[in-house]
Amino acid sequence: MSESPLLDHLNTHQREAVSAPPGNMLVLAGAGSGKTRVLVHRIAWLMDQHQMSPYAILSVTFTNKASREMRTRLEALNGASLRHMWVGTFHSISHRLLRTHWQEARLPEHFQIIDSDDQLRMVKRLLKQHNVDDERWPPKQVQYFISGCKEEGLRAHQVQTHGDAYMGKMVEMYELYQLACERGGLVDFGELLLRSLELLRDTPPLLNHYRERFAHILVDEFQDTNTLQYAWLKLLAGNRECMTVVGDDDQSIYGWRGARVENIQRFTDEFANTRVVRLEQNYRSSSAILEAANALISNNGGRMGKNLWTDSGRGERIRIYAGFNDIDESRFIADTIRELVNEHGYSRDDVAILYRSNAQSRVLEETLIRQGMPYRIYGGQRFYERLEIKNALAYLRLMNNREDDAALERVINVPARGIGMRTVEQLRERARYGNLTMWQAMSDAAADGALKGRAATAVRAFSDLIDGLDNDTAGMALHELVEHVIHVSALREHHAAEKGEKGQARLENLAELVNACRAFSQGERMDPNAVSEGAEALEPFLAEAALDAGDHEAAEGEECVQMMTLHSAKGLEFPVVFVAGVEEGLFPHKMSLEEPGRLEEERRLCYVGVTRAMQRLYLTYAELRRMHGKETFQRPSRFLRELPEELLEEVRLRGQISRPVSTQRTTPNRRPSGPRQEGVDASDGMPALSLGSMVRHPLFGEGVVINAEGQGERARVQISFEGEGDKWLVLGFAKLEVLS
DNA sequence: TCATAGATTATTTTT
DNA sequence: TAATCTATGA
Repeated sequence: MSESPLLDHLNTHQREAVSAPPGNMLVLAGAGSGKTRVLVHRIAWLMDQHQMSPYAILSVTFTNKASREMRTRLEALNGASLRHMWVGTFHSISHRLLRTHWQEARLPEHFQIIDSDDQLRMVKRLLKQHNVDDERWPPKQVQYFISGCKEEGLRAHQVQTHGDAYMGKMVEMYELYQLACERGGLVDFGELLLRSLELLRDTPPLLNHYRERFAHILVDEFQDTNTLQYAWLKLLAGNRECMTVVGDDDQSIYGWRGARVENIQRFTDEFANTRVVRLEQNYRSSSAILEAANALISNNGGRMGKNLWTDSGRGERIRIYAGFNDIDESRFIADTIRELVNEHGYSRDDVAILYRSNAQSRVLEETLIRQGMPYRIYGGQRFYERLEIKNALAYLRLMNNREDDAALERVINVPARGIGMRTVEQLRERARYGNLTMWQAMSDAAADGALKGRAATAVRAFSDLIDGLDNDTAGMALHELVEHVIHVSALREHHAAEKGEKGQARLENLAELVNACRAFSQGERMDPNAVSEGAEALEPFLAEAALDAGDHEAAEGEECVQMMTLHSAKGLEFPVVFVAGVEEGLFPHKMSLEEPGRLEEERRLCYVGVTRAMQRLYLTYAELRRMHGKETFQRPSRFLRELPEELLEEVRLRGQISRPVSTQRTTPNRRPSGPRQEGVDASDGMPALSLGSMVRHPLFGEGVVINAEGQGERARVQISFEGEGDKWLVLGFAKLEVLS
């Protein structure tokens, strides 16, 4: 094989991975080791050196973002047309198979994808309908059970109940749920995969076709595959040696969602002649950061083994800051960011604040707002999951497929049109008896006059509305169609009538939906192959809305500090990273402390966090944190102790700040409020405190005020407690009783 | 049918 | 604390 420019600028191991013969290969790619680069170059190599056509390549990722990036980078590298290459998520590829072979898959032609929210609603309805005790079988649990089974590749009849009543009911619900889905032509996320697996498994000609077609299959983030995805890949591969999988067992953080890290090990066992290539050279972080990451992760057992190294310099030490409470922690972060921006030439969007749980973002946000520091939060509610958007989509879904019960239930009385619980219940009853969909039940009821008076009129009006929308929009462009639906269904009015800023935001989102449709018609879509026009575009659009939550909310406006959970930070990198709340019980989270496996996953999460940082890393924690309304003492996380001390530097801000502040200014003698009573909220007014005052704290006991700084609610006092030592407390927070 | 008060509960999240 | 769900009443 001749030398190729494709191998330029790659290191030895990357080169090995890219240019290996097209057999089975596992690339263990450490954080920041150029994983995507290798994947993209590998594909180009296969096309270039092994004459594989784009048509013969299947590239699977987990997120739409990853697959979009893959396609973009491939196009940049290759230039050739990739129109016929299948690059997509497990779900989008399964979806494509099912759409193409809907008959063999025994699906209705216009089946619709439901998301987990729709799924939960369906489960809730079923539980109610069948009088299941939702204390014993909480809807969430049932949903989790169903998804879990599907992820394991199990149909209801395959689940072992062992005669257990609890399990028995679960399986029964699974069966009923599945039936309801079949009736309405609904397919949930798990079903997409399971159904496409069954389709291939049970239709040998199809399987052979795709096996012949896909000469090579590439999988990204292999450590995140679940049992079903693994089986799916294995089926498609057959006995051939045609897989390149890339992953990092140390970055497996989705075990709680069914991902099986073991699949990495299993791959080397079950796929013949697997070549293992390790990418250990890191191009992202300073060596201090890497060493810390390595030390941390070495506390986990059963690893595939990998040690990241870099030839970049030692860099800054990792800074640890112990805030006396969560507010102080956030203030340290904000102050430090300001300093980094003003004095060290960083831009705000070089900086990320990562945290374990979303609840932590609030305090951070408040502080950033107060300090006038722009920020942007990643994650949270996605575009296509917003209430108003889901409502609009439900109308569209119903137009596309009247049997879509999930959609019908959602909008039958939104906006309110006089079809109340009572009427809906009646229709459900009827649907259940006749094994009908709600729509069928509705027309039957209308036909035989089962509904009386107002209810009958309202139901008729609803079904006319949907039929009318369908008729009126024939031939319209997608965005006109959606515009029409939003208008005629009165959704716009409905949301406009909502009070507060909310209504305004919802209207904007609806307008944005119309824009999204316009963009979609013009070819901006995940799957550039399937081009369709006018109302023909509706179904593909609905599919995309269901499969891509649409988190294109980045990259406009001013420079922002980025805030996100550790989970959503995976795959990203930032020159400066703060990890906040590095405390026992929070990180590692207390829910994960029981099982050792979960603790190790927390550690991997920490590893992911640490390895996001390129130049500077700050780990912060608070000694006292307000959680669920009450203050809790926190211990620094065990993960901090697992970092080599020589790489750390503890930041001591307290002394520096308190000294130059005049105690005179904040001595609260001059404040209007009188002596503080026990139980009075500190925000009502300042307690009358001065240096030397005796106070009592509910947890620390009695102490003497020895220092003070700041003003108003944010004023802090340093108190020397008997036995507890000196503490800084925020007057707005601490429940202090003034004794003298 | 809607509104409001009390109860409940509080990881992580793609698709 | 705060958000969300449930139950109850007008």
